[in-house]
Amino acid sequence: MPKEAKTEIRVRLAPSPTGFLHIGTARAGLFNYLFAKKNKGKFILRIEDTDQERSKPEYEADIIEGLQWLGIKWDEGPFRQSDRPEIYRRYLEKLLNDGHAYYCFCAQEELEAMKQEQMSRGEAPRYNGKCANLSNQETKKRLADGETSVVRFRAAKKKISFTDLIRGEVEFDSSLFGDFVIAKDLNSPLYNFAVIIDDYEMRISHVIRGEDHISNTPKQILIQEILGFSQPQYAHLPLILGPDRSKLSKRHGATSLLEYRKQGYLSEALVNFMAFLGWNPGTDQEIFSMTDLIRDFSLDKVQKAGAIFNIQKLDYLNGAYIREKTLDELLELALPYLSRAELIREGWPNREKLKEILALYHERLKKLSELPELIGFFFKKKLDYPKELLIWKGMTDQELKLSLNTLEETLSAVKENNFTKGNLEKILMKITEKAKDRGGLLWPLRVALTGQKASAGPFDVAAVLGKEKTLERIREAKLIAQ
RNA sequence: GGUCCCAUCGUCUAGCCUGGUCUAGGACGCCGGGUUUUCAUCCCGGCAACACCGGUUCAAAUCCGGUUGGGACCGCCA
Repeated sequence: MPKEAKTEIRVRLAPSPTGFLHIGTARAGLFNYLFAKKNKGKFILRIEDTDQERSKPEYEADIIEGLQWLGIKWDEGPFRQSDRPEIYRRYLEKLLNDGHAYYCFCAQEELEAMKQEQMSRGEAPRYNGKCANLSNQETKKRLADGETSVVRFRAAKKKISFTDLIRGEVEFDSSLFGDFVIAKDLNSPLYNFAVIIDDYEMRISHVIRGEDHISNTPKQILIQEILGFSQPQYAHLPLILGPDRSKLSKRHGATSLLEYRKQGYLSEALVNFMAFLGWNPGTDQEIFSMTDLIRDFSLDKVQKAGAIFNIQKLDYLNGAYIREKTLDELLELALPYLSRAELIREGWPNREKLKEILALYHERLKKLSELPELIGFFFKKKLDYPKELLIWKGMTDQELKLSLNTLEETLSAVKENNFTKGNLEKILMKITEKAKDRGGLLWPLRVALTGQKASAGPFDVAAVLGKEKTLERIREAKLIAQ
């Protein structure tokens, strides 16, 4: 394959490790990854940790683990901005020397007051240029005196427009934001500056990011132009919204991706779900594997409007993906949740037994975290439920006792190795034939065995439980029915 | 407040670019029914939307303008 550096597709995800992997960041990562894979390009992971105060290693670890869990693999990186200070410094000095940037000594309170005043006048808040024309001499002196300062970019006043792959032409007027800060000092670059240097140095061809960055774009383009960098293609993704239609944030509940894993969601479900937040294939297909997504992904199928994070659809997808798992896969998936709930103890149940149990709940399951509650009764020594639960529609106490006695007698007569679902069903259904309503026999059996009103079928449960435990529970039910 | 972005069922969306095939399609949810001892699965059916006003046109969900509504950003955060 001939190498064409000019047309090479290179995209990146540039999260800042100032919090756990956010669902919005994860989706941006997904879209970048899909775009890269679809177009045989490269996906780069860059950690934007210029904010030394807020960046934490554990957040970086969380981001990396989250992406890995989803199956989003990067071709290069992770690069860390904190590892590249000399690169930013070099460009910063160049900007300063060429007069495209200058030191600003204004105090923050002063700036804040200015902003308030401008806003109260109905103007766009922007720097007034107080330090824009300080002489070299004065700047040097104040720097030498140790006065606190920042580096501002001298923003040309002009109209800046760019073509957004999702939104079309977008135009801004730079005079509305004025000269902005690009570094705290030579060694501390700020986002709008560092991002431009890195995207250039890493030869990024397409910047695919959240719409919240759209108004940063003109600032970045200004720097790009002064430095003579070529402009990447931009694509601003619609935001993921909470139920109140505002940008999804902590107050809407879990926004940390790994939190969903903890809650028992499968990564396949999350990937499928996130892809459909702002994108669709244009067909009726709803279930998409990563491979399907790579095959069908296209930026021009991306929505312009924000999308509400609808957990019900995620639940549905999760259930669908759980049902697609084999029993062995389900067991592996379930194990952490079972041991966390301390349901697995020495010996019982073993893997085979667990698989039998899981089989009964395979298609009833929406989230893995529901498992302990659903199947906990298998593991308990003694079930705890009110007598009323044993009673089937309008049944008298007499009838209930009769049913339980019949169950005990009938099941006692079944040989241990005949205690299978099929057999039990055959035997008990035969008895219910005489009754007008088979619930009269089967309902008390269900409750006796599970202690629940919604459960897997009683023949299934009895077979898994085995003869001894089954009879034990029926006798227990008789005591409760007293 | 300023700038920018956006606008089809409750939600995710198809259709819009290239007007007629749209009495607007699918999915989730919801409601009803079937299967069933319960729940779930599965199957069948139903409710439900082109924000508004004007213009262009024989014809507008689709093109244009405005209004309204929503959102994002306006940091020495990213």
